[in-house]
Amino acid sequence: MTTHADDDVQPPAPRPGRPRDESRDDAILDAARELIAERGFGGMTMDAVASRAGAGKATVYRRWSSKSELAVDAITRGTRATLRAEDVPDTGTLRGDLAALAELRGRDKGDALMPGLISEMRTDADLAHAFHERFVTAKVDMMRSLLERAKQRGEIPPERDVDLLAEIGPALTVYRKVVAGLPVGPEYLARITDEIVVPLATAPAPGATGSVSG
Amino acid sequence: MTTHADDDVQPPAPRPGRPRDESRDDAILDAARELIAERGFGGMTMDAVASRAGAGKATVYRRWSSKSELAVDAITRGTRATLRAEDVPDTGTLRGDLAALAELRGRDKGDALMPGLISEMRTDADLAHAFHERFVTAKVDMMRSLLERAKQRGEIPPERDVDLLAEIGPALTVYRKVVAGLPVGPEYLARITDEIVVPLATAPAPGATGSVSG
DNA sequence: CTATTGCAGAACCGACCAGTATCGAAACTG
DNA sequence: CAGTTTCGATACTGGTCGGTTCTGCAATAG
Repeated sequence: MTTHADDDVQPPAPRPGRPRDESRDDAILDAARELIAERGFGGMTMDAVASRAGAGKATVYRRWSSKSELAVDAITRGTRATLRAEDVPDTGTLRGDLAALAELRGRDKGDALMPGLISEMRTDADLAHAFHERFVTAKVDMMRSLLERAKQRGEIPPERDVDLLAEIGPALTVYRKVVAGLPVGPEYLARITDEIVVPLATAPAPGATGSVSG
Repeated sequence: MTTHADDDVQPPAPRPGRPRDESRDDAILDAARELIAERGFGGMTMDAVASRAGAGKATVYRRWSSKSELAVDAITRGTRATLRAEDVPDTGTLRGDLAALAELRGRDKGDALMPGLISEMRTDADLAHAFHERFVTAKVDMMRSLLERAKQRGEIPPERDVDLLAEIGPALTVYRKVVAGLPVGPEYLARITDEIVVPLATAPAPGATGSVSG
């Protein structure tokens, strides 16, 4: 939990003593993210975080009271953690929007955090929540937004349910990267778009043409 | 070389001393699987395995020389580790075959091992290989076999590439179970079949009928 | 100046774990 | 019977890690 009582800026420092060097926060969070990506949650030892950040352990524990809280913050406050649907330019077609999203996602290194965190979700509820927010909700909601945008345009039949469609992209890319351990390149993303998502989303409504059910 | 003609069953025991109780193997492997599913690879301590199996640690280490080897065997020799395409009855339709597969998969508890192993693949090559074999190759190959079967039937256009299609089912179910932490019920599997795989696989070839793309 | 707070580094503690050794008993061979 | 191997159980070793505390120095307030 974070006390967001005073989210506004503290001008200089109304207290005596040496003021906190706020730049240490980013150094520590970056080190934590790097270590989670490289060695997983277990390999992110507090000593390693402090060492890589060029900080002392006391400095780390003065700002985060436990390893778990640091990890949660490292996930939540990730550099490109919050990519919103408004950040994806409206290209006029679903296919174009998905290509634009792929372009933006290509620069995102956040997915590398996933493998090291999945096993810890079992026992750490806060971590599980942060993980779910960043790696499930954010991804699926993004896809759903683009699909809804296409529905507004008329590319997608209005009665079509896009919830399941919105899961396909995240599921395929995460499965390939995290589970299969294979790279996800632009060609793969293009195939997901052109061979799966766009055809399914924009297919004419069943019942209009012929009998499909079984 | 010695006589390697007796690779077959050793009738009783040609050696002196107390014979090994082969039933301990299964008890130990079961305990290892349970612990990986419940607490992950890190929580599968050798003490816990021995204790749950009702065995001594010496018994465990007499059969597996390290924790890693035990884990690899626990994955590989899983109860329902090897479900083959021939085990899925040929129902005459792709949709029926996928329903039959869903029925068989419903009794499989092996997927619960995945979360606890993903992070260890980074550092343990043998474990990574066993994991990939069981949770990627086996699943995707199964799907590809059923799709090829449907292609033989004529349900799927012969020129259609089924490789990407074969990844959709495994990716969606694993993403939902392992990453999103949501249950995968029969309805969800049916939706994957009816709304995604079957429509994509059996759609008429583009260019055959008329203009479909936009 | 003194008091206070933050800093990096390092020592320390208690818990946990992989792997080894040992023990007394059991099950087998000869 | 003796000898050998397995059994479950327990203790031990060496290492690692989360978390705490201490040291000596730097930066700020009054």
